[in-house]
Amino acid sequence: MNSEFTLAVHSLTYLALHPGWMATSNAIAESTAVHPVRVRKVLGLLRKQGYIAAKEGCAGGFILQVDPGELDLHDIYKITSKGTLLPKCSSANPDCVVGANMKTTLTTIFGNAEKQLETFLAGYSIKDVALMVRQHPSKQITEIVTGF
Amino acid sequence: MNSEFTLAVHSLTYLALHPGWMATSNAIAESTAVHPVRVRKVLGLLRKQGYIAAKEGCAGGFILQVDPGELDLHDIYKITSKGTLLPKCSSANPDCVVGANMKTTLTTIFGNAEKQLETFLAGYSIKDVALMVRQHPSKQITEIVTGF
DNA sequence: TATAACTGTAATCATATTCATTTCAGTTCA
DNA sequence: TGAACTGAAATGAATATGATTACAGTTATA
Repeated sequence: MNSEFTLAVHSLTYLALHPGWMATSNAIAESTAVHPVRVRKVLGLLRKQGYIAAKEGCAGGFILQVDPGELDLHDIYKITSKGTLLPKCSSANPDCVVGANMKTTLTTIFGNAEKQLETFLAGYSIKDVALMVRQHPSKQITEIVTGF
Repeated sequence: MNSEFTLAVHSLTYLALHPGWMATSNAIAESTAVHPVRVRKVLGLLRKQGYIAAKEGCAGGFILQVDPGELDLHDIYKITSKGTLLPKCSSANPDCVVGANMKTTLTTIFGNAEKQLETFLAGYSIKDVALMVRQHPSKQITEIVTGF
């Protein structure tokens, strides 16, 4: 899965685990270890979908706008990774049966594969991810205030 | 899906539709519109698995070694694309719960997604792909000798 | 109302990945 | 013996990805 997806999911999970706060792109950049500008770019996509709100200026930042239990990985996938599974075979030989029809054939097959993947991803909410992250034994920082 | 996979499937389909022939890397390169050296490189992987045989020297080339109905897209996926679905989030902040555990969490989720994808791909044999390619209306070159 | 702390966005640069291309050694057939 | 192949390494070009810089616009607050 591409890194825009993982960055988006990471950011949303971070926001879900800091309910009521305004998290700055710098704070999220520290957690994700990517550049703040990139955080703002990806979060801009989530804002356009209404999943988060952004506030400019002093004391600004990002905050979740939806119930983490109602936002699933398919929602994120649609924004950051749609079509990832589709085959990359641009221009084979049109004068050969195989060359002429391979792209359509594989696109059909992987179109269905992607539908199945999307259904699978719809089974995980950001809340689920947040719970999985917290359940993991490697770090249990209990000071974090969580809403669930 | 990455282009090694599509190149491998394209090549195998080509071989399946030319049973009994020795197809050269040049012939396959013409159908796929990629460089012959790359064809040989990818077909080398398939040869190592025993799916095809390669013959060096004059009148050499590649030929299918297995029943196209018994070779499925999961077999190819394993060789060319294993792990494609796994998330790319290398080194987040280990001092943050989210950063410390996101990779493991997403790897767990997408590990299952990949298993599901592999099951899906196992449902399509090279024979199926060859039939789909021939059924497609855009090119029906009937001179091609086929074994099924 | 001035300033500090933010987001939004464009532009540029560095790095990584992907592929084509060249080259050549080894193999096989005629 | 030479032409037609594969195998494999090495190089270079093109593309994709991500960091960085820069700056305009926004907002709280002292």
